[in-house]
Amino acid sequence: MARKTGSHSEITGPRIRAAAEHLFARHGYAAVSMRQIAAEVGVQAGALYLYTPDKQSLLADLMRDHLDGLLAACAALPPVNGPEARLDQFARFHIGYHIDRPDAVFVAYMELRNLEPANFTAIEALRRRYENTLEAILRDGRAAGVFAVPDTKLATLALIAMLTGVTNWYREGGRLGRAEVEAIYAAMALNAVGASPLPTR
Amino acid sequence: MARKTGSHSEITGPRIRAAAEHLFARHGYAAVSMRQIAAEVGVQAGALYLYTPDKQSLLADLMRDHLDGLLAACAALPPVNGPEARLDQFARFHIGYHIDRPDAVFVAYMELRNLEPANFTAIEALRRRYENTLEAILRDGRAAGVFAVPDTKLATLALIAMLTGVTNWYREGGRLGRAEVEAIYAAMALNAVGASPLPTR
DNA sequence: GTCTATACGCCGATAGAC
DNA sequence: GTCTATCGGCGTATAGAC
Repeated sequence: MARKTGSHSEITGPRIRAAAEHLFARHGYAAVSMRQIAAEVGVQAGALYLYTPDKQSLLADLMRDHLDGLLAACAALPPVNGPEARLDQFARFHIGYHIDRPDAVFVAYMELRNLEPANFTAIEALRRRYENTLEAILRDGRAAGVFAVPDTKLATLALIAMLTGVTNWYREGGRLGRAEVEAIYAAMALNAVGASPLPTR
Repeated sequence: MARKTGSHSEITGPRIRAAAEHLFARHGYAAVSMRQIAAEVGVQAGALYLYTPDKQSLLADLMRDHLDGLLAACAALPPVNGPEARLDQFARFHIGYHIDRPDAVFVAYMELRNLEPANFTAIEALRRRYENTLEAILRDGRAAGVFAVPDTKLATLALIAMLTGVTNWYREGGRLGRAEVEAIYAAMALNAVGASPLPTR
């Protein structure tokens, strides 16, 4: 027990990242000062620079880690057969993953314009890779004749915008439960591309 | 001709608002300084305060004017018969209106968190009124048995998110024309709520 | 109506004590 | 590993000359 006041290296780093994510999501990157982040963690501003070279890296790392996690989780989905089942799975996954990480999602979608060019390019590439996994599903579905989409790129962006919008209103313990929300959005996504809805799971 | 350097009252005000809207959209409210806005207009920073009491009012006024215009334009749509036609009309209107004002839309959707509480409440009420016009269409359609939506509130938010997403990628002179984009989105919206698509106009 | 000058505070980041 | 103290700069907003 009773420990010296110093040496909290293993926990301070993550706490700084968590505080930054929370404050960036709530007030925006530009509106949050390093002093505010430090205060939230309970250290002085100078101590932050033991864990990040500067404020910009803090933002870029948060966004990169979020997108890396998203891509990894998406790649780890169990294989399913047929475009309809794949779109259903993707929609439910997207909703669930985003519902669980509202702050990270908010930062990753809203702070792109505050990234320096090099960081922007890198983050944008990750986002594009994620979109491409959805577009591949839509292309396969169209080729198989089960989706009716005039333009797969447009449909991809429309679906992602619709699904991501869940983070604007969903609150834990609200009127609609998580599984319900996933099911409704998945059904709307399938309908939107002209697929026959899947039987309820 | 040859006019004194002063007295540009009628044009400086709108130019300040236009510059602020553009810069806020591009870099975010918190990241833009009054000095930058003044520089864009070609006046000194102090002169801005002849046209706005402070920076916060500049933001709130931009957002309020945008939403007022949106509501007025929406209310002025010609009447059409039947939920499907009304949803089709709403979707095309929403896409078109948003495509024409990308900066205003961006600011109105992204800078809510930078509004002081009183301004936030007022702006949020306008946004809610707009959403309600869509929800009324969905409720009527469900009552008439032509839309299949488990929850009209959720469907409203999902559709608005999908439609508004167009501003993230649409560019004048791009691969897809404006009418094409409107038609595709409107068809996706109708599909999403389980309506039979309208015959192509 | 616009300018210049300025008040006053907070910003990100660093240096050096402990 | 954290703190205190500090640097130079830029932020919003105002005062007063023209």
